[in-house]
Amino acid sequence: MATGRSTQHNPNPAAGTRRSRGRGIPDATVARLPLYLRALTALSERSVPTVSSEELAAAAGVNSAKLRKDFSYLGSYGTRGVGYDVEYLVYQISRELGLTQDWPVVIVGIGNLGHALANYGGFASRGFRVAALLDADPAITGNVVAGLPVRHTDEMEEIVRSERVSIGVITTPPGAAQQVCDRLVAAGVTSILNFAPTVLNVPDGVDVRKVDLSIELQILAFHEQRKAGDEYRDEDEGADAEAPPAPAAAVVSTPGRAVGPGRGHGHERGQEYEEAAG
Amino acid sequence: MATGRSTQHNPNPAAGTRRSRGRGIPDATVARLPLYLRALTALSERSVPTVSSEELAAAAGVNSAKLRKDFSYLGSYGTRGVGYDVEYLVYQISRELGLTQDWPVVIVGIGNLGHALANYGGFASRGFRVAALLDADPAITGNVVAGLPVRHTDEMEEIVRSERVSIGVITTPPGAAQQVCDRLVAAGVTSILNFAPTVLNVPDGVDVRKVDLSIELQILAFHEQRKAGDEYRDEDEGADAEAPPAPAAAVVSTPGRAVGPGRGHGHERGQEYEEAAG
DNA sequence: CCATCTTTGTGCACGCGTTCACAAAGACAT
DNA sequence: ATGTCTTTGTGAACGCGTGCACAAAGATGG
Repeated sequence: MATGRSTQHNPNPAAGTRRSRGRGIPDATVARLPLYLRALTALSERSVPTVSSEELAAAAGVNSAKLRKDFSYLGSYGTRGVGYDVEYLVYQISRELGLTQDWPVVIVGIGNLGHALANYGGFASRGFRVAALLDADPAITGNVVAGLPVRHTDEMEEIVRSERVSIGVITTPPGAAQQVCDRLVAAGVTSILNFAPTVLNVPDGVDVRKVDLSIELQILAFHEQRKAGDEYRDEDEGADAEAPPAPAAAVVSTPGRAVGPGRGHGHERGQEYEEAAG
Repeated sequence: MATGRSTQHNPNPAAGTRRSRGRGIPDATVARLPLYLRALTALSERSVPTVSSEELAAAAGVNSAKLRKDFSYLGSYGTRGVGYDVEYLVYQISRELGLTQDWPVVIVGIGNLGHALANYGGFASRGFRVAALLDADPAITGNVVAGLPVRHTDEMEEIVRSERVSIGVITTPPGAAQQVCDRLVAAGVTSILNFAPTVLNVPDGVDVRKVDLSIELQILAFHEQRKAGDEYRDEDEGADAEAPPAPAAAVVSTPGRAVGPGRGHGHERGQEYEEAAG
């Protein structure tokens, strides 16, 4: 994952000094913190004062040893023989994730998905605020979605700067994604959440996280196929290699435009993936 | 890790017997196959006959050595000195992912997100077919979304069985997710794509992949905060630990899921989505 | 103050995934 | 055929993440 983060992590040797905290928290751990936070928030609402690693781990769906190790990267916030103070941990994790501050976000591409995201309640809470909804289609701009007017992408730079937006969400058709991404980055956005089935190319220092429905489905299909065919498999394996039948579904997505001649064609560079979906 | 991978697979050791080919393809590789497939499909449409690992890797946003190793798990489909045959590879990967067959899918919870997914073009292509849209709200059932009538969840079992649905997509409010999941599994579904911010509990043999928008945003916020505060950091480190201010936005809960690791600085990673408003 | 019990924090080992680096395979030209 | 050049396929090293297992820390009771 890319935790992108421009500079790699420094191995930080200095750690020795008190709170080695904050430095070099493993990416895998960072990815789980929101999970813990959610479970802790639920406990907090039920006014549960403390929780053991075992209980919290169960609630978050992870192994308790892993949870303890994760927390150890934040510092020693637990009390042996007792567990962790819920409120305290909620605060520490929120702070570590940067949720104690306001994060203005712009959503570009107000189609079905953009619409859904704009209405998503999870945005409002936890410091994320939709600063603006943008779309390039004049037929859409002006509409009010989730209480906000959809503005034209021409205003993108202006909005990103004036609202100090550092996080952008791309829900455009694949063909427009790279261009929108470039503009967002040029305007000052340094973190992008991409829902378009496109490999985005960004300069160092910019983080991109991808969300791709079709990839998720394909991964499920793979496992599903394996479950179903585990008994009688091999048969067609031997010769399978030959005669690549014409691709069935051919058509395929690739919804938007063709390859972009404009900017480098290519694609090039870096990215990393994992799964995603389109 | 980017891992992001699904939740828990069982290692299923039995495999050992024959066919080393399709056996034991690493999860990380499986997660990238859809990515390669997408890039290859684009090349195919441009009638490009062959492609080198270097070019394809660039298009998919990965390292060429990784790509070659990934393909090596599928077999030796390349020609040294030349590269890979595009059409052939498209076929092989499609077959490996199980995309050469039909996968009926049900979407449960037709809120904003469910609506968006139902209209998502990516479904139709690549073997995935929306077999039915379900919702528990009588005010919604009966409506026609994306050309399909929304049916009541009472019909879930009946539909899953008659349509032989093995993949279910949950886009319900968090409170209903586990229950819906249980019913889907009981009816025969063995793969679930969960968009609700809830940790789903499923029996062995059932795969669950999670997509969580708020977790993705929180991870981005973490890195964003780090970028911003890299210069003047440590100061508040020492005493920070004190005074846990009351949690601000209490409500809401957000689940999450694991992530893939991935290092590389670059960018990318991802997954996730969000959930519909209740 | 001591004994006992609970739960944290972590050293250590293991396994997966990534990357390097290169021999081998094949295409092509002569 | 032979030589050269390109690109694959992979052995091996490395690093991250996971999970075990346990000593240490602190609570609790007598």
